[in-house]
Amino acid sequence: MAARSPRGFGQYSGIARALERVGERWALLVLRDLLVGPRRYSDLKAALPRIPTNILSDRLRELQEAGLVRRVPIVRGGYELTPLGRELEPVVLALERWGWSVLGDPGDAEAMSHEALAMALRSAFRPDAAAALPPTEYVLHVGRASVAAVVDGPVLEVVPIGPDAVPQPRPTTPADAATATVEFALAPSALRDLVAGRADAAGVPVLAGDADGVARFARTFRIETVDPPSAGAAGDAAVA
Amino acid sequence: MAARSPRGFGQYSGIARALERVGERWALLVLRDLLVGPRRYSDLKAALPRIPTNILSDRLRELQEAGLVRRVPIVRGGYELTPLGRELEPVVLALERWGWSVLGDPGDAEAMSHEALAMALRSAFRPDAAAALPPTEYVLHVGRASVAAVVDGPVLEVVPIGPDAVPQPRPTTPADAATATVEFALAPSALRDLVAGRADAAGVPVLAGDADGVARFARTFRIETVDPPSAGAAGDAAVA
DNA sequence: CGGGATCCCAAGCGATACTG
DNA sequence: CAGTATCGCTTGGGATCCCG
Repeated sequence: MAARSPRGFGQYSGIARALERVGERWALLVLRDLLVGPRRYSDLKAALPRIPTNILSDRLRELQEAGLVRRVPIVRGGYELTPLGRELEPVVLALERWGWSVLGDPGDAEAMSHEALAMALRSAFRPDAAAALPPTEYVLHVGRASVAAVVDGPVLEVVPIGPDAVPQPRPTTPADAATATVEFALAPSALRDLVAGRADAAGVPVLAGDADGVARFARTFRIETVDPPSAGAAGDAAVA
Repeated sequence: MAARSPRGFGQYSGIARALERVGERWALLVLRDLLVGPRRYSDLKAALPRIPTNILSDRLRELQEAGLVRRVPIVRGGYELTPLGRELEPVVLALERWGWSVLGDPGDAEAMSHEALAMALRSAFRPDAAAALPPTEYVLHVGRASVAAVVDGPVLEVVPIGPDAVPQPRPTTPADAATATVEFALAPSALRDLVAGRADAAGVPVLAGDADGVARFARTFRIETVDPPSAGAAGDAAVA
């Protein structure tokens, strides 16, 4: 169908087909947000402040035509992933993990949305490490975004909290009795250093719960990063 | 650096950063080809017939500035991945796997390059299944592309063969004595059906080697696909 | 001859204004 | 609130041309 179209890549290949569906600008960011849960048009726009409204509209239509997204019947302006769309989670997680190697520091007008934070935690989650630790609910505040990450054995559930965020079924086990809770706040770059293993858990102010819950967090959520070449070789490496 | 640039996404997020580096059109296809091995400019252009030469040139420069690609010192026009670039393999494999759910049939002018075939096999490889099978060298001919896939326990090595393909170190173990060889040819869509588990290994003509080597191949290389929704709901789903 | 750079046109993107 | 319409600008596509 989209085989020989002018915008196709003219190649019979899985990646080429995938990029024909989700390779356009903003598409994977919209899909990432929908991976966190169903969202309304205005939610998506709020989570992606710089997306032009016509582009959001175009992408949602294209993703529906491609069978990755469908409308939520009852909610006006509501969208959710189809099973095919949900299968993109490994792609999004892989991109998220790789991106941490080139994250740098937040720019002036750059913020972290609830959804970005939620998917970052999902991509950093280490089931093996978590299985050896007691069940814990981590409540994180990063910039203006807050999420609750409930870890029970090798299972993680992340729920955005706060005034925004579409109503969503609360985590399956509201409080497993034995579930400890730790709450703390970090700057975005501090979260990066903690998850990348470049900073220690000490120095993170704990708002509530066990003080070494942050160390447990750092063992549970970890992304292995690679240092980019330090602009030594060829190329001028845009220093600005 | 590329934080608040006009083309950035204005979000502090791993995926956003990743897409700022490799989200432009053609970039991930170039990277896929370089994941197979070092390539010269003309190799890349031959493997991606529809890429305009200026775009290939632009992408290679951008990828160098981003530290994902560097020039091969000796070879004129040679390019290879940096360690950071090689870390994109999980992304490419995840996209490749997902793409098989929407592969469809090859369009009129669509071909499969050596590199596309090689990465398809890498993405479909099942180390667990392979470990239980005897070491085997599969020689595949799909369309005009040919590769040798050497499987030894849970380890796979894929090497493009034929008149093209940059000289590359031959697979580590040229012939492990006990390594069986199977050679067969398929149409692109037949490979898709075989790897997706929609076709049986019977009916594939074996050119050389054990006749049920194809069945072994089908157990070793497998991609789980999801059926796209059948254009029943909303959207017109481009039928052409 | 292989490895790119330049040109022009079409299509996609971004910002804003506007409508059901 | 959930989009559509419009317009100027940026990118990509295709052919050609230049350089070592």
